[in-house]
Amino acid sequence: MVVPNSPGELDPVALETSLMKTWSSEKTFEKSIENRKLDNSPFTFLEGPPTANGKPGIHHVLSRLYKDMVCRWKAMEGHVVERKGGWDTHGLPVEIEVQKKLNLMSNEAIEEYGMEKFNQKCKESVWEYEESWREMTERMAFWVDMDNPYVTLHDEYIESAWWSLKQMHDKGLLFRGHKVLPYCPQTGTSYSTHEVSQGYKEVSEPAVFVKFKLVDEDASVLAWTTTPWTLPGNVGLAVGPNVTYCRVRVISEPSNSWEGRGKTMVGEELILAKDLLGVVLRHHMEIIDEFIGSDLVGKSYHPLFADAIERRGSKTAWTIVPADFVTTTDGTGVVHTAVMYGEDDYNLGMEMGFPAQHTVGMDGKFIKGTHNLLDGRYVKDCDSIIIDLLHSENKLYREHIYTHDYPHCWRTDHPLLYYAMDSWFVRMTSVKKEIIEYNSQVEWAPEWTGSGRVGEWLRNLKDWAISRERYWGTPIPVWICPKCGHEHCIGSVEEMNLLKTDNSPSPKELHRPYVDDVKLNCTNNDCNGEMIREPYVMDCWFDSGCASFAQWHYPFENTEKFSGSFPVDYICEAVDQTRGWFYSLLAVSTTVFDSISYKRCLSLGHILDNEGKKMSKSRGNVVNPWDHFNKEGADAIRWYMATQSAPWNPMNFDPNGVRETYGKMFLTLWNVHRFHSDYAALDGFDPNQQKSQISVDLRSPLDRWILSRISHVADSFHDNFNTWEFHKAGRELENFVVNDLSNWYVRRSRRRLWDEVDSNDKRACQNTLHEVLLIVCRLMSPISPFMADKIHRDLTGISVHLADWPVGSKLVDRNLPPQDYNLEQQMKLVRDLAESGRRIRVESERRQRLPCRNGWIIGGPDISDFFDILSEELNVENLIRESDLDKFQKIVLMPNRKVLGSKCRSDLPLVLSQLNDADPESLLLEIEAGIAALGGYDITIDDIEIKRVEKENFSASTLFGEEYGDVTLVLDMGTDSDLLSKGLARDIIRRIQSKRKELNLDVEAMINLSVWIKGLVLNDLDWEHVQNETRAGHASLNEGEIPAGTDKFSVDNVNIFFNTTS
RNA sequence: GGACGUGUAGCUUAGUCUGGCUGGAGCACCCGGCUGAUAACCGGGAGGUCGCAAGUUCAAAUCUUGUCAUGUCCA
Repeated sequence: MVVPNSPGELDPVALETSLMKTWSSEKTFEKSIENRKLDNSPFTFLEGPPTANGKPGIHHVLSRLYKDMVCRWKAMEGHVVERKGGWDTHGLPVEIEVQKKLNLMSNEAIEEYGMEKFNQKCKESVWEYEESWREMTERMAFWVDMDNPYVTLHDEYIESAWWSLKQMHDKGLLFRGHKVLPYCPQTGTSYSTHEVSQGYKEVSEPAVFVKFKLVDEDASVLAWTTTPWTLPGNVGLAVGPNVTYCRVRVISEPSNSWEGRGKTMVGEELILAKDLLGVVLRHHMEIIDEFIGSDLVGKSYHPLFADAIERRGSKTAWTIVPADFVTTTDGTGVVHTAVMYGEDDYNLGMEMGFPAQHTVGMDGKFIKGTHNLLDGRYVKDCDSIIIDLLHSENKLYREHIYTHDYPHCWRTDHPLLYYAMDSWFVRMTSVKKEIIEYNSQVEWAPEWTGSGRVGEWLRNLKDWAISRERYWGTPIPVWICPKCGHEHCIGSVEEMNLLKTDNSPSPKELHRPYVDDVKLNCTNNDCNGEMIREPYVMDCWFDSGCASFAQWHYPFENTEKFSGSFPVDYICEAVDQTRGWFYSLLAVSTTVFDSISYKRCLSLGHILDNEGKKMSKSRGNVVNPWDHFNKEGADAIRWYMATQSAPWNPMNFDPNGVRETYGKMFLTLWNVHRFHSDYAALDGFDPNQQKSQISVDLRSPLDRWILSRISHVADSFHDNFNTWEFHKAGRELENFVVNDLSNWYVRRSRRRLWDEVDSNDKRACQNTLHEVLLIVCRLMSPISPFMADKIHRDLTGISVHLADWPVGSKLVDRNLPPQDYNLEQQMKLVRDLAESGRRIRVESERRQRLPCRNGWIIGGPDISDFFDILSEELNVENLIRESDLDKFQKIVLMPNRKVLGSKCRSDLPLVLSQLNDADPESLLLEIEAGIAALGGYDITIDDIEIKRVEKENFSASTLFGEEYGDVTLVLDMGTDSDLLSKGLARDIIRRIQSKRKELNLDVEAMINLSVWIKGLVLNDLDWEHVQNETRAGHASLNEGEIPAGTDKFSVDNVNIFFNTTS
């Protein structure tokens, strides 16, 4: 049944789109999973969920390729590889998109618009590009179940996330604190640092040197800040414990004029870092003491704004404390610390026990009670008031204008405030040891992603701020009782429903604002308060970090499915996910399951343009995958990507490279397939029929050679897959297809199949091509699944994606032909010799079509099995194995003109001519005996150089092969009328064949031929050969008048005229 | 500012871990050949400060340090 049809010209786009239809109607993907269920050995893959609110680009093709490749490979190895799709649907980017669309530039605006409506819009926007994603995914043949994906906005998913947070809560890992973030009071939003980096602007602002008066000493510590509005919030001063400080006394007023506010009296004493004295101070000073920072630690000073912050029992408030981050590169070497308005400040404050109290509200205005001149005013408007106040109280040394880059809100253009936001944290620092251990259990590709990037991140592990003051996201399931302060973390919908008050509605879905309306009866036994939900949503990284269990709605459903697939075998994303998904998965599984969540992780390099620059819309260098899908096809783009560079290296994407891949790999393979199928169809070859089969040991050495080669290539391909070196695997297979299969095996086998008579040799060739093509298809199918499947189906009627991995595995049998190392070595030599022959002919100016009578091979292994092939390649009549190289070589004595010239002077021409006439062999003997003389001069070995050259009518070339030693090929350069006639026949044949091709004649078509030859006689036998080869039914070899319009060519002074008619 | 990558011919790259013969290929280019063999193939040619600099060594593309460019993440 599987006699192949003639496949015809390659149209990659038609081929692929038609296969897509076949796959979908045959359910090939589903079958590739179903048919492995008997062995029940799962290989689990977890899809890193993309957001569908952006168009998929070429970089998504890259990551989906490597996901798909490994899954297909493992499926062929016999594993059950289920691939659930997934969508990441929450998060700030979604909100920002919607805000832009609806022109809602602040939280107030959103709330005015209505949170419910807003979230509805977010939900819709998430699916905006779903269709594009599906199309791209299908077109590139990423097999993943997109009909039953996990979706982070589904109630089931959210419930699982809630459950996991409760696990953390119950382990005491969840706590409330502050996180200092760039915050815009106008819009009421905080920004990720990543977002902020787009909004930096250069600004010039007042900066101040402030005097903090010590309590027990008559001196002030000088500190510097660029944000005067944070001064009311000051609760401490930080010094570098090992930095050298000086205490100086003002001895006279500054000599140059003083600009701006600030004053200091003669006799006042100041303390600051020694390195910065000259930079900071304007007065004449004397140094009265010098000490290191730790000597200052513990000293108290008077608060600048006495009423702004309550002490609340803090022993360290308004004292000097040590901090590692203090430097003397700018400022005074003393860092003003306002706990709520800087990350370092906050961390230091927590460590030192400073009171954590805001002086600024969420509206960006000073809180009532800070100072009567400041209360209720926008902080950025207060710089001058504060400076005036300090000046009038003699707390200001001086002010100056400072120019620096400062982050601004991209929406309102207002400067952002670093502001401590209320936030919920997961105490990652308490599982640091565990998470580092689990990380080391993961097989990272490349290794350094795990040990380097992730390792570095984990060594500096901080607590994970998981809450966001946003609207669209998984609501934090924590309720707090306003009456008693008790907090409760909900772990399931059922639990929430059990605890909710009678008046609370059942939420329509687990999103804001519905969940916000749910109030719980306080779970503190002694309290009858109504608990209110903390108004935050979760960091969307937390969502995706839950994917391994939340995709199954575990633990509420699918317990078996989950336990059978956790930890997952394989994940794959681009390297930017180290701090993103790679981390969040690991963080969640460590805290919830005390386990890794993935065994292997392939982290991919980014895709860059062909100049190594990032692809971006503004640069206009973004590549649209469809440009290639619609031209060279998905196979070519996949193969190109896989073979271009190591998966973890950044890839410079060159559109010409896709074209090249298409031309080399796919056209070549297709033509091999065509070659095989055309003849197989012609001969009715059916590999399944008994009579068609020829066992391998009965086949020709050429067949056994290509079978051995593909077997080696398959093993090596597999090894490279195992070590994640897909690029090496692909390159080697491509090299095999182009060079070994197409360019040698097929080229050398054309004649065998051309033969119209049925023969075992022809059958052997059919069998061999059939087998080799199938192995090639099976190996390449994970990388490029279309053509591999098309050819496989043409040859067997079965999809390659349901076939077994030819190398075998613990689940499927190895199915590769026998390997014969010696045979491969011999063929290597044969091919090298064929190449040498061409080189010899070029050097000796003997055209390729003019045969040589004899060729000799000296040295190397016995390759007589391939003499027929080799004589054809070399175009020699007889090929002979020979051991004596001297037969073909003679010595030539070359004069050393420099030595001889100085010896013989004007007699040199005479000596040279005598040297030329002398018999080199006997002259050399005389020289060696010391009795040589030419033209009356004694000739010694120094006067000449000995060269070995081929004797008359021989040309040679020597190969130095690692495997086979030195092998010399000698060609007989002699000619005679017989050889000339044969050569001429070949030239005539070639011309006529070109003509046939030019005329677009069918291969089988017969022609009428007339030939005139001037200058040489063509033997009858050769003329007959010409007629046969050119399928000339009627042929005449003429003399005399040549009609006009006759084709003409000449070779080696022979003129040939010919006419062909069909 | 820090961490981790990358840098080899006009382009894409092998070689770098483990130092060792003339740094190897493909595309493009030039010359020639071959072909009922395709956008193919073969021979030859031109094209390299192996990002730059210093160090270690008998010997460095390879190891060390610094530096520049580029990318990612973090600050």
